Amino acid sequence: MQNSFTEENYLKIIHALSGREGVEVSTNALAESTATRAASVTDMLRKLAEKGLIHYKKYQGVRLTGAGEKVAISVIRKHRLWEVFLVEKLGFGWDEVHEIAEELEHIPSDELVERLDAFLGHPRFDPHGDPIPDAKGNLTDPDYLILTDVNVGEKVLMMGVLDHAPSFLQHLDRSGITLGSVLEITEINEYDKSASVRINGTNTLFISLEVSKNLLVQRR
Amino acid sequence: MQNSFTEENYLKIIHALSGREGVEVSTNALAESTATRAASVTDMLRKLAEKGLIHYKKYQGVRLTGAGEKVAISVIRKHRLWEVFLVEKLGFGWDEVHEIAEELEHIPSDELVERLDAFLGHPRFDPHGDPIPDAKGNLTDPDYLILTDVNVGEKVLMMGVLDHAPSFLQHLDRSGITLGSVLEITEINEYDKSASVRINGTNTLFISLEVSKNLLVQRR
DNA sequence: AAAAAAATTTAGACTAACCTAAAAATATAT
DNA sequence: ATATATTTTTAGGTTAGTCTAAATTTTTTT
Repeated sequence: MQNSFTEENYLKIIHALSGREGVEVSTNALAESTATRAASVTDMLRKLAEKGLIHYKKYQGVRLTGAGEKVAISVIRKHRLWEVFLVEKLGFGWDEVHEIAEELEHIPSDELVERLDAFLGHPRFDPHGDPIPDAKGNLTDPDYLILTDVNVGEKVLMMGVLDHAPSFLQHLDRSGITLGSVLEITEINEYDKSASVRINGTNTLFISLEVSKNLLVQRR
Repeated sequence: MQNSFTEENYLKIIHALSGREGVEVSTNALAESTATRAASVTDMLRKLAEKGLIHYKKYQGVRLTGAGEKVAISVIRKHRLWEVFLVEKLGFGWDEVHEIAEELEHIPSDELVERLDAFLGHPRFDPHGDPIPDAKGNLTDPDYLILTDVNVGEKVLMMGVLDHAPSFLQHLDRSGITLGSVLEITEINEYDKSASVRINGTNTLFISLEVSKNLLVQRR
């Protein structure tokens, strides 16, 4: 049978929280992320376990099964493809698309997803630099660095963000940092780890540790 | 406050069933169209009346209020714009888009609808020839004829369909009848009212009364 | 105009997804 | 290792939208 909007959201969030290594996710963490109470999460976990979508033992946390991961990745694929559509075709800003994609990601129809993918030219990354799983559900995480791991003097390419909050993305817009920008760390302040960064070899600006922590980059 | 998916569907269906003159819609008709039971409809009508979206007096049938009509037309606008998107941009057939648009029509965000409209070039009609309400909610029904009202010898333009069933649309595809085709009635069979129709001045085919009844056309 | 039929509403129940409060299990601190 | 704190689960309840069966109202027929 079909999975509900809510079930899909739980699976997506479990996927996000269990990270690359597939660690167990706690009930409280899920309550936080779903904006519900722990008791509600417990109810849903029993249900998802019965459907064979998660591994769940009382008090032991939760992990996706193969079937659950398949659903989660399909939702992520749809979310990211719709984000590309909203930005590339409809002209939304990268800070405006998350909420709308949260709705669109639950529209069923494999045909729709595959045609959308083709219409968009089979994009590999969404507007925030997150990789788009392919139709078979292969999601290969590019191994980006966080800007805090880059040394003074190094030049890196801006490839993505960890924080997707509109306020953060708007801050990057105002700073002139976009996907593909070349960033060169010219100085790191010992005291607060803030940095001076030259962007595309031209203007230099200060960025706080808070910002550095949320920028994904790649050595060239 | 917001209207639910289900509430929007009731309003859309009341709109469709009450026709141009805004006649009262019966509980049973709504039960039929929503694929629920009359008792469920009654519950929903009480709720919609409380929200000021319908005029409802027990046993008297139901009519949209101004507010209700606004919601219904907004849903119709979204449905038809998404259908244009699916056909024009994603290459779906006109027989394949109804179900998907039934889902997409409930995605909220005025910004999304207006950008989609612009992206599509402000289309006036959907792939079935139905008029698309404008952003202000103006829905002007073009006064099309039904093919049964056309006489032998007349040439008309095929402008739309009344039946949206995939099987009917596929039948038209196989017959080579598309929006914009020029139809000339060359003969009407007295016995069963079936007709011979020349399409675009070339090939002629027989169409049954059942088909004629569902073709919307315009004199030129 | 009374009886019969049809349509509609009410009454009472169910499921999904949520809640609060209390109980139980696990983890942490002394 | 016991006491305390935290996390998680259970118990019991709520709302939206649905259901069936019974009661009521309206319509149709005789």
